[in-house]
Formats: sequence, C-alpha cells, structure tokens
Amino acid sequence: MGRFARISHADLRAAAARVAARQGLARTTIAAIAKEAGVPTGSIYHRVPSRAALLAEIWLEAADRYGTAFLARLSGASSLDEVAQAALVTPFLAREDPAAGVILFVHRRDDFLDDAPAESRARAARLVAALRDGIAAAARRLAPADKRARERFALALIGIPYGAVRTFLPQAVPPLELDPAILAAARAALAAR
Amino acid sequence: MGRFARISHADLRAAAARVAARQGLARTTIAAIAKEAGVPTGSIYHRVPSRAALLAEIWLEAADRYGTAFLARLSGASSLDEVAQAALVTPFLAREDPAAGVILFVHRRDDFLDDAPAESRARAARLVAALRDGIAAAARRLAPADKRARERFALALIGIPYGAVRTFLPQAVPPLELDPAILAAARAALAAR
DNA sequence: TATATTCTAAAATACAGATTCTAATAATAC
DNA sequence: GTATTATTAGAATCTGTATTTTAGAATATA
Repeated sequence: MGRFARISHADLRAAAARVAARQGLARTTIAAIAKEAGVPTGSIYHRVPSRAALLAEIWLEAADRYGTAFLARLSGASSLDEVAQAALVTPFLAREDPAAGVILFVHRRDDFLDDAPAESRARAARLVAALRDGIAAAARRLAPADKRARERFALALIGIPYGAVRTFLPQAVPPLELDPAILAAARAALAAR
Repeated sequence: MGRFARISHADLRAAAARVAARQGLARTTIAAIAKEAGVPTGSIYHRVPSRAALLAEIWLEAADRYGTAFLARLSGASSLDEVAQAALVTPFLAREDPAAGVILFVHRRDDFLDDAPAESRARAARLVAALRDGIAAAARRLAPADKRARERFALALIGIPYGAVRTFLPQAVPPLELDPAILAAARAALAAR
C-alpha cells in the first residue's frame, strides 16, 4: 500500500497547535509547522488541503474538547450552585491542555476560521450554537420567567472564566488558587438582578 | 511651506483603527487603510515609518485613553465598593469608543506590538506596568495583609469586565443591563477568600 | 521480481502585500 | 513671477510565504 507516513494527521495538528499556541497565528507559517513536525513543507499538503484548513482543524479540535466537557457539566446541573461549577471547565482545560487553552482563550476564533473552507466554518458554527443552546436551556430550566437570565448565564459561565484565565495563559497556567474567586464571581453574576 | 496635507496623522490613525476594529489585524493592510482614509498607499509613508509602527500607535492611543480613565477611578477609591466601580470603565469605553474597545478587548496586544519599533514597545510596557502598579497599590491600600489580593483585584477589575465585554464587541456594543452583573461579579471576586 | 501506490524531499512558482521611487502638483517665501 | 518645499499619486520593486511540481524512495500486493 505504499510507503509509511512519518507523521500522522493527528501529529500534524498537534505540531500546528503547539506553534500557534507558542508564537501566535501570524507566525504559524507552513515552514514553522513543518519544522515543528520535523517534515519538509511539501509533505504537509499530503495531509491537508491548505494552511487555512489546518488552522480551522486545530481550533475545532480544541473547541470540541472544551464544548463536550462544558456541556456535560452544565446539563447535569440542577441548582445555580451546580451551574456555577461549569465556569471551572475553562481553567481546568487551560491546565490540562495549555496549547488548547491558548488556542481557545488567547486567540480569536475568527483568526482561525476566516479563510477556512465552508465546511469547517459550518462545523464551528454548529459547535458555538450548541454551547449557546446549552446555556439557554440551563437558563430556562433554573431561572424561568427571568428575561435576561441567558445573558447572565453566559457572563458567568463563559465571559468571567475566559477573562480570568486569559491574563495568565500565554506564559503561565492559571493558578489553582484562582478557582474560588472565579466561582464566587460566577455565582454572583448568576444571582445578580 | 508646501502643499496642504489631505489628512492629518490623527486622521490616519483613526482610519487604521476603524479598519482594524472592523476587519481584524490580518486584513488591516496598507491598501485597506489607504482606502479607508481616502489617500493613495504611498502617502501613508509620509506619516508613518511602517505598518507595524502605525498599528502600535493605534493600540497605544486606545490603551492610553483606557488606562487614564481606569487609574483615575481606581486611585480615588477608598472602599472595596468604590474599587469595584473601576470594573465599569471597560464597558464604558467600549460604548463610548467602540473602535478603541475592539482594539483593546477583542484583539491581542501582542498582535499590535510584536513587530513594532522598540520605542513603541517600551511605551506599551510602561503603560501596562502603570496599570499593574495602580492595581497593586489599591490592593495594598484596601486589603493589606492579604497575600493574594493583587491577583483578585486584577481578576475583578480587568479579567471579569474584559471577558464580559468581549462577547458582544465586534458586532454589537455591550448592553447597559450588563453593568450590574459585572459589578456584582467584581465585588464577589474582590471579597472572595 | 514487477508494479502500483503512497510518501519524502526540496526546488520552482505564484502571489499578496509592504515599501520605495519617480513625477506631478500646490502652497509659501522672496 | 520664480524658486523651494511638502505633499499627492500611483507605478515599480522587494519580500515573505503559501502552494505546486518534479524526482526519488519505500512498501505492499500480485
């Protein structure tokens, strides 16, 4: 069946993710990715149709991991206190997989997707919509009759931990001691009038 | 003394800021800026030594405005409740000057500064340090003997409003109804143990 | 062993966008 | 008016980087 590949598709994505996390998107050139992966530039195009498609893939991979964990936490929550716990998925991911954390919480989604093939953009849109829907469902479930609950839930579960984690991320990992403050802030935002 | 200039240096910065806010840094090309400002590309280099220097300038202009307002609020604060008010400088700026808001709260500082001349980078570093120092001073003043106060103050006054505002910014402006939730979250973060 | 296939390897090409250059133009000073 | 100078205007370069191409190497199957 032909010669063995030196690196797998997953290896390539991981290499690209490392470069993007370390150096930013503008410096994530095909040459830099190739160097990180230890293959010549040409080989990359046997795995991936274009740089834009590869960037989209690494964003999708990170976002999928995050979305799955986040929604799992949220869908089981039956009180505001349990809902607030979902805010900790963000610092948790940032610690467990810093490269994914940087991709999701330091860089801009659109910088990964603007030039991506339509199918990748559609997948990303579905992913974002699923998050939105999960939050909206939780808001309806736990704060019915509250018109602005959806907005407050989004602030508590996305905005606050996002802003908290971002201060640390490119250089360091968010310290564990941060979590109680995130939790307190998320609870307050959930309860705010 | 020679022919009148069609646009001033400030006009040029404003045009670049609008393009950057609307389209992102990667699309903020010299051609796009020139078109926005209504001048040919060559004219830009009579105002500014390079694209990188211009990008740095628009970041510095926005950051300076923000830093001044933020530190003014913070330095006068004599209670935790008054400190928390400084968190609202972020949504306020985002509403008053959305282009500056997008530059500061949507894009990454480093994307404006990475290739900038050393002097611009130094100015940016001083600006960031001044913010940091102001927050540290407030933490010392209002929560002495608390070892992690500085971190919590930063979360409350920068991280939380940053994350809150960012959800809305590129397309819309953060709604006024958001402010009470930001304030509540900031107070909670300040008080967290 | 022959052949098709899948990859490596690196050079060649294409292209976008920053920067520089050359003329032309409009204002001021004398 | 004439010389001088700041500026416009846009074409001409230059550069960096994505992509394509060509040749060669390794492996599976028949």
